[in-house]
Amino acid sequence: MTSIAREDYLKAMWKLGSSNIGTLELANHLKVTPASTTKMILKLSENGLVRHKPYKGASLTEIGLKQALSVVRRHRLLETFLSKTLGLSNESLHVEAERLEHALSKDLENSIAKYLNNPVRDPHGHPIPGPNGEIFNNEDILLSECPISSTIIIRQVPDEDSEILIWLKHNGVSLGQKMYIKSKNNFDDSLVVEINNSLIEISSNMSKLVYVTIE
Amino acid sequence: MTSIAREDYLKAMWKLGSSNIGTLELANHLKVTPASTTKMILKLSENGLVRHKPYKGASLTEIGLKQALSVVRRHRLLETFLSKTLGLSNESLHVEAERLEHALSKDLENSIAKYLNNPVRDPHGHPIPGPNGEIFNNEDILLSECPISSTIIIRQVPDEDSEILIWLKHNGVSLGQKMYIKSKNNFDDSLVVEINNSLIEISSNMSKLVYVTIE
DNA sequence: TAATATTATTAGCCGTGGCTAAACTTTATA
DNA sequence: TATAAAGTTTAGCCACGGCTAATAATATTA
Ligand SMILES: [Mn+2]
Ligand SMILES: [Mn+2]
Ligand SMILES: [Mn+2]
Ligand SMILES: [Mn+2]
Repeated sequence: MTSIAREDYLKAMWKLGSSNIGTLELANHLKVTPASTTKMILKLSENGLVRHKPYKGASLTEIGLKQALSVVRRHRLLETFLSKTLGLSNESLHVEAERLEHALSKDLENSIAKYLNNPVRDPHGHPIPGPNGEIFNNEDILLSECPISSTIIIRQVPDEDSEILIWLKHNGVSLGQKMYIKSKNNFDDSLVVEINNSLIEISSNMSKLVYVTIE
Repeated sequence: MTSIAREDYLKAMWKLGSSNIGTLELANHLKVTPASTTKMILKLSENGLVRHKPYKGASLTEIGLKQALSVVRRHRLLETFLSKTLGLSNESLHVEAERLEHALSKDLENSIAKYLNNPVRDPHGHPIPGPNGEIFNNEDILLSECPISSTIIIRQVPDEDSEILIWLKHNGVSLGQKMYIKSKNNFDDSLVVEINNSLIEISSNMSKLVYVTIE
């Protein structure tokens, strides 16, 4: 019934948002052809995990959403576990969790959660869904949405692209770090921020991947 | 090229011994039909991992053996890791490792090995093959082969059957435990052994699953 | 040694999850 | 608004790893 491929599709759909997910969009995310994606969407649709309006888009049903969140929970618990025990770098966690997430039994998931004291954030600051899909209510907002002249604290960094993660780390953008937003360049929406008395420029794309809270 | 199924076949063949492995034997071990097994043997044979004489049996090639040992290494490292970190019971380790073993990258394998200080035994006492398949030279012998009136120390217990493991634990047969072999019943080769001043009977089958050293 | 039982292989089927190429919708553009 | 472009689906192929049923080889035993 469930399989690695299906779990990856459900998780990808969850990441891409709640409704009208395009076939191409999903296909690109999973590095698979649109034809394969349509086929899988139909399969998941038959199984009640996905709603599909031909040529219009797809979205997760309640059941599908729950399964997706279960995969996300396993992924983020694993990242947290590997980080804590082995001290793996933030950049290498994601790729490992991406495979292990499909091999975790409910029992082992529970053991790990208990061992970690039921964490609500993973090493990238991402919320870890609870055993029934509950996500704690965080107030994090996108860095790109912050007003100029605000002092902010970094809360979430992306986990998928290790190059981005390395760049962020190298420039002092890590969880808990305070920053001051100096200005925004209107031509490309890039930000100039001050970290530890040094100025760095954060591109618009980058600022849409980082979540913060305003101090 | 590699896959979960293939890794499980190679590992099973390694477990079943070095030569002339029967199709039925392998099929039973993997809970699969003989027809499926023949098919896979042919596939692995084409790929140079297995030698096959039709109707006579199969065995691992050098390359196949190396890959099998790599799976065994991952399996046993995982058992050790989960035991150490999460404190999982010896009975529950195997089934978890059975799935996770296929999702472990070389990097993660190395990290875990380092974290554990390159252990040479897993929680069941089984030798952990090195990164190139080397198995340390242990002197463990089967309990069933021990002479009467010898004092022995338990070195390895089986990992696949949690019921057996629970029985052994319940009767005080655990790693490092000293026992004295009192007698052997000739009619069924069962042993009577003394552990901590109490006598227990160990069946012939059971005594072929436990490795010991003579003190 | 001939019949029988056991073991192994082959043939052919199925579901899964990829792919390409072609057809079809929808959206954008001239 | 007709045409082109972009996005989506369908059709049909493939490898994988299961399965059953039929056949073939080997081992046992009468
Ligand atoms: Mn995955
Ligand atoms: Mn993460
Ligand atoms: Mn396995
Ligand atoms: Mn073991």
